[in-house]
Amino acid sequence: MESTIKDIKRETGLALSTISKYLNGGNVRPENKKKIDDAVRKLDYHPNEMARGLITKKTRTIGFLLYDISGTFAGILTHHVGTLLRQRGYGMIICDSSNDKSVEEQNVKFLADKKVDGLLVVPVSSDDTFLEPIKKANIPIVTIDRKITGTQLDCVTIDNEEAAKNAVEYLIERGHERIAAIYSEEYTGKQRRDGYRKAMRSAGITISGEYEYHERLHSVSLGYNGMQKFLKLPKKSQPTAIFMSNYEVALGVVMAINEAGISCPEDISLVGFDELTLTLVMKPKMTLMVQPMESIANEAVRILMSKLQNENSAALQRVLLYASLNEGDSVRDLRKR
Amino acid sequence: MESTIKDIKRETGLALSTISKYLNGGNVRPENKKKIDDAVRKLDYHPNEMARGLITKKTRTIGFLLYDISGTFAGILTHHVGTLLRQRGYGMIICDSSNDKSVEEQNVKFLADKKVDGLLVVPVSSDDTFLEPIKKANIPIVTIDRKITGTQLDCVTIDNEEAAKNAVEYLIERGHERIAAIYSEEYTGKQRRDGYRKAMRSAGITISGEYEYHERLHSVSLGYNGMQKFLKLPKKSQPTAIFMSNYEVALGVVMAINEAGISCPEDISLVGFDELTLTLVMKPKMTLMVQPMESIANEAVRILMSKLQNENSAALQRVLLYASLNEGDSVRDLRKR
DNA sequence: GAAATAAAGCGAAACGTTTCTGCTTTTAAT
DNA sequence: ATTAAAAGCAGAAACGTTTCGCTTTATTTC
Repeated sequence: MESTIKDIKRETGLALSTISKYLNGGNVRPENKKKIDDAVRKLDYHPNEMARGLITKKTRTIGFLLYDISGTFAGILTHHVGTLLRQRGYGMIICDSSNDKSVEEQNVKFLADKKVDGLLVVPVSSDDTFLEPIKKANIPIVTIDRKITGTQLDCVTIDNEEAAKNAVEYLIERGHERIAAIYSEEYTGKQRRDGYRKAMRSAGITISGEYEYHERLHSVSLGYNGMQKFLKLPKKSQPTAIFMSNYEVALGVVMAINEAGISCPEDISLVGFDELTLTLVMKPKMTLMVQPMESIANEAVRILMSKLQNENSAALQRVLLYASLNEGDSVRDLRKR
Repeated sequence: MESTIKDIKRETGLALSTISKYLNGGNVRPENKKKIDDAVRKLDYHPNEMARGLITKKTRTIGFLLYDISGTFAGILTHHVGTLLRQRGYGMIICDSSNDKSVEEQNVKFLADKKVDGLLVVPVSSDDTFLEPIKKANIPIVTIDRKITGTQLDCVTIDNEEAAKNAVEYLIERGHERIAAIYSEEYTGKQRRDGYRKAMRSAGITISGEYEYHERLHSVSLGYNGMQKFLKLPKKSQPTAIFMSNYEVALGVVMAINEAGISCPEDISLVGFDELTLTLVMKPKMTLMVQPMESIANEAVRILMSKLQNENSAALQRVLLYASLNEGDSVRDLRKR
């Protein structure tokens, strides 16, 4: 049915090895080049990746293991990563762990069985034991967005702590002191919480326990619940500003304040994370720490490709990117007046 | 390095064919069963999928081709589909077409070269010519969410027209006549527009051209822009209710009305589509046509699997699911008062 | 124009499975 | 105990490539 390299052989009269060599970028005589090209076109020949892979031990497939694909950050990241990989001829097998460590563990085994050439991972677990099957097979791994403990892995992250610190300092500079924070207990959530605390501490502001709200995962309801809680505090001790550690959280917060009839920035100032779909059209324009999504995808794919091409490039590559503050109108300057 | 079936042979003293048979579910003597099991465990043997695939001509991989993965609907669908496929031992190669027909065309070729066993597709194009490479290879295809013209394909869709019609009828029943609609020019957008028009027509309400707003793609800004436009109409002729054809559109509309200081349902009634992250926490709870996301994924995977197992099940399977109206508090009953 | 060097071509072996064919052993039935 | 049927087994071929070592052809240099 499908034509094979043997059909090309029959058509051209050349040896298998010659044809194969040319097809893989080798040199052949111009006349043979033409013969092969013509035959390929005529027979609509496509090399069988499996036969090829059997020898080269390469599937030209990358595993993309991520905590959960349904969120907006994950969706956009996946979009970029997938496109970059495809441009390089690599397929991407996605495994979504539903934010569950045991699912994640199974997924690693699954991807190891699928013999992916490399693994990109935005992990659920915070230590590296679950990666054992992939490590044992000596498959390169690059983690994205979240670091994990254990033996050091190549990774691409942003400086979350610094970003959060900058965001909160931006609030402090404008006279805010009663600043609350909403974050998750995931890696990025905790990092951003630390940045928040750091900024507060170095400004000499003590953080009231009431001003921190957290749940296990980043979600719209996390933001919504957190804001609800803050609004229940006595008027006098309500925060004047909220630091929100993620896009979905910001959605929840905005819902809560709209519902309560409170307006931003008059009554409450907001600083968030990630300029994604909704934050692009929101009014007032929100002040945000913007992550360089495309660069994150780019770097991750670049590192992985370098490992794939250069087996010897064993040097650890840990790229740290920075989020930039995108000033909007969601923060009131309390000094003026 | 990796252990092969030959190592199992050496370890057990059995023939390759016997081992292979057992590993593929065949019967062997109990003693041999044990021998093989032990050897597999001891050597940590995992069959080489490529060698296997070379013979069976199966990759145990499904292509998932979709218009764009960054949206919420796509993310959630992908989550479900991926999980179902993985449970059945299938990997899923995702190709995101960036809402671009020519990218989509390339992706089909890419997936054909990857020799996927089946294809699930939420297409950009509205006709089937781009699927040629997959069809030629005789690979089963199931379209999801959007139908395409050309030779009939298996598909899973919801009755968008009916759903939209029901949503708009719900508004009409509550005394609304000045009902506006915001939709995209994509398949689902147009279907839902048709449902809107149908409901209006059969209620004998003529639709003012000013009451329809559309852009090429569903997006937050589509909703935002649409609502902005309606708000610019003279007070007297402003719509009392909006039918929004998609989740992102609803976000945009809500942003626009919040910004304009208009409240729902007092000043404006809203009916939307899809109960996703944000609509889950919004107040007032939005009245929504809810698509059975999990069933959509389930049916699509079920159909595809049936085609894979039963080559002869050539019968066309076109599943039509229904969205259900989930009543919230976003619609004002104009009859009371 | 011959010798030396480089480039291109060739055939066979290999990759790790499954499957086919014919043979042997076990089980069941008489 | 004998026979027939069923089940299990071994060896070999096949799947469609790449790669290795060797031979042939082309190119350069004196």
